[in-house]
Amino acid sequence: MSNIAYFPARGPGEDNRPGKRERTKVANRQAILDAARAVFGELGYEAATVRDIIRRTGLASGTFYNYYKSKEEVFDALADDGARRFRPILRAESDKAADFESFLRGAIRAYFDFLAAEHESWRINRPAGEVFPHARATPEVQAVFDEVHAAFAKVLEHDHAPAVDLDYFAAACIAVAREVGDKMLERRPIDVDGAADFAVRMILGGLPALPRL
Amino acid sequence: MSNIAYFPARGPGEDNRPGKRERTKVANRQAILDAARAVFGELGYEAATVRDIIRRTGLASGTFYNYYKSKEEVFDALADDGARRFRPILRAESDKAADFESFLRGAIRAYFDFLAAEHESWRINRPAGEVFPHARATPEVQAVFDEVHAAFAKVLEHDHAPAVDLDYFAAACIAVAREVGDKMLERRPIDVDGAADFAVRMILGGLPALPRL
DNA sequence: GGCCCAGATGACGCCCCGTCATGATTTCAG
DNA sequence: CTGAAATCATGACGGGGCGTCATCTGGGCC
Repeated sequence: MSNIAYFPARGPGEDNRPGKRERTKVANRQAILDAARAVFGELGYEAATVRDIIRRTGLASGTFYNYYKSKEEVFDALADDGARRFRPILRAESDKAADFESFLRGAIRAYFDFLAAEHESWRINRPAGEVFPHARATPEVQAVFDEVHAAFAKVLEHDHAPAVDLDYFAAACIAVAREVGDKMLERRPIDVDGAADFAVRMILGGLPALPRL
Repeated sequence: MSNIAYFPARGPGEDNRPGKRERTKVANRQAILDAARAVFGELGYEAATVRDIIRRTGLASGTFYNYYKSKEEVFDALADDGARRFRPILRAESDKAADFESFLRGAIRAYFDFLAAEHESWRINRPAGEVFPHARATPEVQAVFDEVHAAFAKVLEHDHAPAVDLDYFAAACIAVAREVGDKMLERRPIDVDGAADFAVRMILGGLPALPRL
């Protein structure tokens, strides 16, 4: 642990560095998360076991349960992590957007960029369906959905757009983005612009507005 | 087995009735399927075990494996069953539809009716997400998707509609139908007409075409 | 240095899984 | 009708993952 050298303990003056206990706790939690990401990517969610994950960290099996209650909970933690990273991006788009169209375009573009980057970083070598059979609404993920919902309400009202069934509309938009996003990841080369354009046109104008081949 | 009385074995003349072996085999397979539907509805897919299912049939645990390899396989069989029942309905809509709009309206309406009926018959008492965490593309389900794809291609061409990215478009339509359908099931009373109208307008004209509140 | 406690450890009991040797019942040949 | 063969239901069993818990280790603190 060479970092000890850089942080001489108990030196005169301030030492805000958390104690070793706290540091290993953070490190362990992160190690489990990293291992889980790798294991889910390699084996798929269903096939992965808690012991596959913990084995990869070198920790003992019991230690896993000091941090997470189950495989589901680690998965949710990973999903929450993604949502937590995406939320500010979405928020920024919402703030800078002048009208609904530019908000939608920005948000979808941001989401697809995010998707492509995640897809890259997980180094998935199995069908996405096996790695993400869930798409469960964890708190953070739900928060993202809520944010989309709220942003829709705000921007549409600002546009003086006629009132529509927001619940259905937001659900439909998210569904389109999700599905087109998935299909986008299956094509080579990955065409974020094309996919985003398609999704935006689909939502704003339906079939007649779609790009022609 | 009173039915024996109605079908005297080896009587003179024809007896096309399959032997007893065959009959119990069919009955067992069906019993397992029925039990599985009930158990999935009550416990949710994840919590359900093979033994929960087989216990409900009164058969021995080993017998289960004479018919299905795993819980997943029974679930897929149930999904296939649904798809197999829905396919002809979809086909009929496709055949009778004159243009894309009427095909779409008919298909979505049929799907939502089907959804509502299934929802009823499964007597689900837990969140749909726990009962259907999968939505796996079993062969029959995939066939339905393919049929939608093909019908879109056929009807759009017949309409002399400009060529669009059919893969994205079909995926987006299915996504909208699925999501709006799900949300429809969560509302009381269940409004099939309203949901179908929303989905159709969404697909045909996007946001501007949506019904106003 | 010595005490205390957070937390790491891995053995343990539990339960579910899938298999398989066994036995019961049906089918069929003579 | 009878006995052999085929079929398949049965439930006991070994295997393995799960979650717990008594125990031990070492960091925090005086």
